[in-house]
Amino acid sequence: MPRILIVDDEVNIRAILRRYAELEGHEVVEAKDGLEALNKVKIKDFDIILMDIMMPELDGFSAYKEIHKLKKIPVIMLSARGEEYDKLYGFELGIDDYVVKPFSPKEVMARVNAVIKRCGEPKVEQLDKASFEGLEIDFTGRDVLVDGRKIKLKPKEYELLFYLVKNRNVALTRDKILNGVWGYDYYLDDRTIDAHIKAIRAGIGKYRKYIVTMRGIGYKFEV
Amino acid sequence: MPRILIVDDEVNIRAILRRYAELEGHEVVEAKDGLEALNKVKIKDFDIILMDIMMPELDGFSAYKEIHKLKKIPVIMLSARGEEYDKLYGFELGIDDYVVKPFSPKEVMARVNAVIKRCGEPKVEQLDKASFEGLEIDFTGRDVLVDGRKIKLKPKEYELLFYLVKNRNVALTRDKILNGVWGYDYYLDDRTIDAHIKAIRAGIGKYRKYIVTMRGIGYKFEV
DNA sequence: CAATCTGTTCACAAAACATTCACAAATAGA
DNA sequence: TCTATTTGTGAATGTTTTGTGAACAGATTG
Repeated sequence: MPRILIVDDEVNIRAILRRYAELEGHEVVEAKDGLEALNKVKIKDFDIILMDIMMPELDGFSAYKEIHKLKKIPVIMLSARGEEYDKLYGFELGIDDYVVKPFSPKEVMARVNAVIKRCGEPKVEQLDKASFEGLEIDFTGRDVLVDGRKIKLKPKEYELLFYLVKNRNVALTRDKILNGVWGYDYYLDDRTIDAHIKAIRAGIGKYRKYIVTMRGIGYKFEV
Repeated sequence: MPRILIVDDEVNIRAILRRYAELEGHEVVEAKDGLEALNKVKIKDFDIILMDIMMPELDGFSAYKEIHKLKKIPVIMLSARGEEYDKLYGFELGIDDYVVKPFSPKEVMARVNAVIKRCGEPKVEQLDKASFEGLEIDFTGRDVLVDGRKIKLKPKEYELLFYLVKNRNVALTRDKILNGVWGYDYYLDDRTIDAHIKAIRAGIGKYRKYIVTMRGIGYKFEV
């Protein structure tokens, strides 16, 4: 039976998640903040942690770092939309998934199950940097260099580019891109993604060749 | 075409949702309360139900319980603000998603589509790659390599080839191919499939030998 | 509080595509 | 071999998808 640690300061959220998790047959332990989570991790093993970002005592990011020093447990982050959002991409590259509030519990559980199932499979990408010929991407520094020259991209463009690069060689549907970059319950015009792609392509100049259009699907960063 | 049952006592709400759902290409049936919904479910199958909570005759929760005794149809609940979220979760443990009024029809439809998609993915094969001599097929990257050289196929051609490969060594009728690649009850000229097969054969060159014509039946990818 | 910067949308242009058709070629059965 | 039936093929057509610039509103900054 998979053991799951639910970390959130709101008791209602914890209760909701607990109910759904138990319906799936998971064993649930709750913690009301990062500190409590850390202590529970010390004394017990979990298969997965479901953790909010905004919490008193020890926020989700810090808790995540501390926990990962101890044990390599997969983590799904819960975040309110907008809140610290880009940190997810800019700073924390080790989390397994994240869900934007308000979330659908079924969706959360689907992700939990997916993460548990693919335990052992290679993770997303934990590197700080990636480079392709003269195109260098610094995830932590949030820079993109073209032939050694730093270019200026808007926040959403960075995030989109980072997402594509982290998923290089994967044909990404616009839906996946939307989920990955904007959050699962975000809905916008397909043309919006295209517009950002256009800006990125303009920015990276000749290296635009790496961003290929997958007609009828979406895009792919292909090395 | 997905069939959707819209249940709300307000005729205006139903009309709005109907309009959007039909724009998405869904087939819509309306019910003005839970009782009517229950009756409609008895005589017809739906892919998803969109249901208000507060209704005369039979409220959303009770209707949900009754309906789920009959058929396991995904349900998205509509709730007025004030009817607390956790009430939703506290009482009902099976719903797939919920939307708080006043809602944006666009958001509702996005959630409807997400739920339909989630429920319709029993995933046959999870393979990422397959290769036959010098013919390599990368499902995630959506590439086909012939002797290490990437070839360009059009979207439908990829899909058709992927379908054949996933069902390798199975003689597929044109009907099955139609269902598998184009979707349920799609009708088109048999020559269309042949035309795509032709393009694939041209693309994979000497490995065309794997795609064998089953006269009077359809095609087979034979290893 | 104004000026700027961003994200999003829209309408249209451009490109890529799917489908059909008419006919040729192949096949199998009599 | 001859014929009926099925499949292969190339060109023509109409549809769908993507690229793009301008316009807008909301957020952010000074």
